[in-house]
Amino acid sequence: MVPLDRAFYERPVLDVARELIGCTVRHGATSGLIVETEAYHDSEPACHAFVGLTPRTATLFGEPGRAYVYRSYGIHALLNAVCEPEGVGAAVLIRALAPRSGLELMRARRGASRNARQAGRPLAEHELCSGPGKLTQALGVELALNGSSLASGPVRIFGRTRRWGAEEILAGPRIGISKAVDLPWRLWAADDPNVSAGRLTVTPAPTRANRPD
DNA sequence: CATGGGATTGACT
DNA sequence: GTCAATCCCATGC
Repeated sequence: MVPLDRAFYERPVLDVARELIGCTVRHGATSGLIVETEAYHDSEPACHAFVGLTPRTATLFGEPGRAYVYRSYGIHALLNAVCEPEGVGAAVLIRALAPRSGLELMRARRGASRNARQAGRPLAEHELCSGPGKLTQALGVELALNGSSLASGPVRIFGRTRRWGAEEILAGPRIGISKAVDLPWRLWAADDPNVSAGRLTVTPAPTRANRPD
């Protein structure tokens, strides 16, 4: 497989977010298929780059195809792919993976933070990378990788290995933000068990009131 | 220099 | 459903 190059990322961030579904992220012996992404752009206030160029956002405004890694809630490292031309602050947040290789190493890394109550049970496959903080923990991605190349650095992203039909990818509002909450810039692979549930019911079942008896 | 707010997770009521 | 953990950095005095 060949890593995605700079030209892939130097495009509208929502296009990249959609086309990253089905691509492979690899770090060392661990890898997984991307099944959930979110797009962020400096034109909308949920994006870190909305405040302009600062030390924190320098990576976002820099070269497309690099990793933007930041600390979330003081605990988790979140992995993004920088997009659009230099000077535009935009990135795709990688929110979930379908584990592909190195699953035992993932279990060891993810299990290291679990308490005694759950220590006896091995994590199920769909619990390893089903969230943006979980997948960085499983892959061993830390803040030091901020700014590294996703084509030639320690963390690499490879293109799809099959065709993906439009009906296989669903869209909805992004998760965990308080601004620009209505933009449907979250994308995920339909029916994949590794997609993070989030706090929203994305496809609500019919209620008793509107279901015919 | 002090303060405040998260692109989350997991434990617990 | 509620809540704490914990750190980077933007903002304001």
